[in-house]
Amino acid sequence: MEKSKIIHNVYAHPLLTEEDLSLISSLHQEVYFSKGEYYLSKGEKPESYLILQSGLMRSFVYDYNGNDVTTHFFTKHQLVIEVLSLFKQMPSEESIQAMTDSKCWKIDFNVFENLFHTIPGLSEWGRTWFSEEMYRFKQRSLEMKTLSATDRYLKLLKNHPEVILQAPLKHIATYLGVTDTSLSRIRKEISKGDIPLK
Amino acid sequence: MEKSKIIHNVYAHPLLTEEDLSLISSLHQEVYFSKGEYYLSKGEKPESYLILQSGLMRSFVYDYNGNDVTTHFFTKHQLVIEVLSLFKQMPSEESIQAMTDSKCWKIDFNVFENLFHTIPGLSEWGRTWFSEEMYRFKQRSLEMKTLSATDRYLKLLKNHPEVILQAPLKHIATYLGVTDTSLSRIRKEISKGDIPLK
DNA sequence: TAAAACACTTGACTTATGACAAGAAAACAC
DNA sequence: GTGTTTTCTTGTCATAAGTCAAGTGTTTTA
Repeated sequence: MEKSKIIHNVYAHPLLTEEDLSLISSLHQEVYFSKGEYYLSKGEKPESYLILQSGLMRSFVYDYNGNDVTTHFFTKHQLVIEVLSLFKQMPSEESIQAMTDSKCWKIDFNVFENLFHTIPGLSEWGRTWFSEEMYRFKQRSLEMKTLSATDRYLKLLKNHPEVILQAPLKHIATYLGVTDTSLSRIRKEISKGDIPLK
Repeated sequence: MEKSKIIHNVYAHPLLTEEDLSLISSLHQEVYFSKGEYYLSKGEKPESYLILQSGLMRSFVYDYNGNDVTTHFFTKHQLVIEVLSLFKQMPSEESIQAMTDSKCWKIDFNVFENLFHTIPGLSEWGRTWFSEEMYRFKQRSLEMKTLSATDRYLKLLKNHPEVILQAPLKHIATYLGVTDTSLSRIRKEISKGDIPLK
């Protein structure tokens, strides 16, 4: 899939014209991250965001014991972004790292902001995206409360099997809020067929 | 504290002038909620938001067992708002209820949106507020993972003692992600002095 | 290709938390 | 002001999940 298709896909919005999209597209630059490589490290101020074309990335923080806790998996065609530090221009608490070799399109945030103020459709798109992002956040934090670890795992498996297949168990475990030992046992239970897949 | 002081306080932003604030202020109307009364019920589309002058309110959802789970406590001078359903104009998953008799200032969202597009400072304020809201969300969902139930309780006690004092234990418990039984025991441990208050 | 690092599983044990139920105290409603 | 409901605590017991440690297989890397 070539660049303009990806960009059109990600920025799809009724108010954005073909010309808008071409312009937006032209401002994205190809970047590659190899497995383990960091896009953003804790303490840095991000100056851009990415669109992930292929591969898998994750964001994580360190908890009070110094353990890293995965906060999000970025999958194909998602924005790879740390919203808070980018918008507030403050050092990031989160780090972002490639889990597999990844190909991305990068856009400078200043450049984006200029466009944002000149293309009305883009600010609409941005507002929508941000409110969707908030929605995903609220949903996820609710799930952490209302679903069991097994159900959270099954949900991730159903919605993002690529994460289960490509990410190491320990990162999936912290993402789901359990230890790797527990997750290993959950998998065992599921594979025994005791757990209905709904 | 009279109306304009509250409004000035809540909408404080370098780009908002005295005249802007007077105009904004004039569009807020006094409303009262008595203890237990709903501002928003699950399934409704909100058409406004509130500024809480005095009292305590909470938002909550029902989990898969039908238990209500408190998602947020609204305290003095906070916006009482369900962002997603208000912005996306869809039925709310959350309900919002007064925990004590409360005095609020209400503004119609359409009215706000008109202002939003005509007063540049207000859209800046809105963007900032929303990103702060996101920040609070991320912080909270992180805490749910990285802090123990006891630490989460102590943090709430430190930052919002008024919630601990005014909300019934069962709602505090679901907010913290534990049962009321557990929270009661956590309190007991703390009162024994075994837990350092940091 | 050998050594090291990592990924995953499993066992034994401990601990935290939940479910259920009973009872005291406080708040509320008529 | 009394009866009812709600709130909170506490006990017992069951269960889920964490910790620690060992062992196996698989990548990675020099």
